[in-house]
Amino acid sequence: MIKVSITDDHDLFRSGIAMLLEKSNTIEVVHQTASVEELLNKLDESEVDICLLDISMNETNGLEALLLLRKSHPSIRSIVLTMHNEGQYVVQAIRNGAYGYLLKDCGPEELTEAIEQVFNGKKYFNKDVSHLMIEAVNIESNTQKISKREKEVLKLVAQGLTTKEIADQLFVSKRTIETHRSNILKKLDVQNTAELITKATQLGLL
Amino acid sequence: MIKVSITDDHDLFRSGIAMLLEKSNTIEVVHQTASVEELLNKLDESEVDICLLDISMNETNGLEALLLLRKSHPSIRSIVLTMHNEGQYVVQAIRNGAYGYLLKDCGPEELTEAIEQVFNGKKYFNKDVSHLMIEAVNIESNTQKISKREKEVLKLVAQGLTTKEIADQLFVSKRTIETHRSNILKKLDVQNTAELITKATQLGLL
DNA sequence: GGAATTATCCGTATTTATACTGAGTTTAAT
DNA sequence: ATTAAACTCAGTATAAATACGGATAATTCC
Repeated sequence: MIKVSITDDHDLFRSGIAMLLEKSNTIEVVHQTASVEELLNKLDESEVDICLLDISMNETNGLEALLLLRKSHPSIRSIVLTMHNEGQYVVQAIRNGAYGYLLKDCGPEELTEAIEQVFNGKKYFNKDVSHLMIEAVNIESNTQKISKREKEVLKLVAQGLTTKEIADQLFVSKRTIETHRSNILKKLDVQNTAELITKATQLGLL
Repeated sequence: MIKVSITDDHDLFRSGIAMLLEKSNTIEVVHQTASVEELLNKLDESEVDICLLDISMNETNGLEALLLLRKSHPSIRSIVLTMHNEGQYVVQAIRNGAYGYLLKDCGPEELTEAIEQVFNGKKYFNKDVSHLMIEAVNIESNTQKISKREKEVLKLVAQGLTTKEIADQLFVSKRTIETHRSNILKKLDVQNTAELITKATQLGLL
């Protein structure tokens, strides 16, 4: 029996998946939790082979959970199970040590297939997910250019603060912020603030 | 037996819910479909009391489906079952004739409860959903203020066009666009372009 | 240790955006 | 037919953003 845990803040989804998996005679749902914190507690009580993780959750999200799990329970293999079909998430999931990435619109068969594959030491990423990764490369080449400081400035700009207000808040001169803004515009290849905010939103920088 | 149909493009979720509901001895899942089009076809074959509808789907979304169902099958009562916890959707769902609105993070008990309530002629909206509606009123009072022309200008602003470029494109004077911009800023109660784009994005105006 | 990047700072000039006020014309609604 | 709203245009003035160009510590990377 493959011991599986499910972590997803959508109770209905979690319960449904559990019901589905319990039909299988090779898979056993050891426990299901609504948050990563809860998961980490339960892991000490009972053994688990594979964790199914959602990405969007209230406190710790699934991508962060991957890192935590890898440190605290290296033998556990995690599969990300999410509705996010954006390449950035896939890439980050792989970096953080995911053994699989599944979209919620896949079928029950694919889920059990993935669990078995991962249990047998393979990794599982289907075609759709692979396509997503290609897009992600382009996006990353843009977003990674933006430094921490620039991101900080960017967020304040998005909030409607003027250059001077940002300068005061960050305890630097107005000139510095102007340079930052200028550099951000160049890096994202946009002409002005309006386009900047639009693009930054699309790239998930805000 | 209450005859229920499930429409959601997430196969896993759909299958899971079906499993959950089939445990009940008062509810019968007549069929499950991945799209509204598919649902409408199947409705001619077999009778249904209650439709569970997701909102975000590829072609026709759940909110549009409410209207279609009300016309073609007035006796069917629909419950929206979604992860969207934004008030706008709740309001629109009610307008379009939904008998209930449930978030996917509710428990299995609440789902069966809602189905039974709606079957007995009541409407079902839980506390969380009610709260969402209050926000929605504010948002609507903001977004509805924006005229067609202003929305047009707003979109061009978001694309990074300057006032002059927008003026040229719309064949009006620079002054006119300046007035539009000024009015939009006032209506959305923001101070500058950056904040404008941020807020407009949040309000779904772009 | 050296190279590259980043964060910080500054001046000058030009372009854009915004504030304030006012007003004529079209369009829609009652 | 009157009102209200939306769309159009304008003058004046200030504030802000952007384009140039140049410079010095600190940090990170190789």
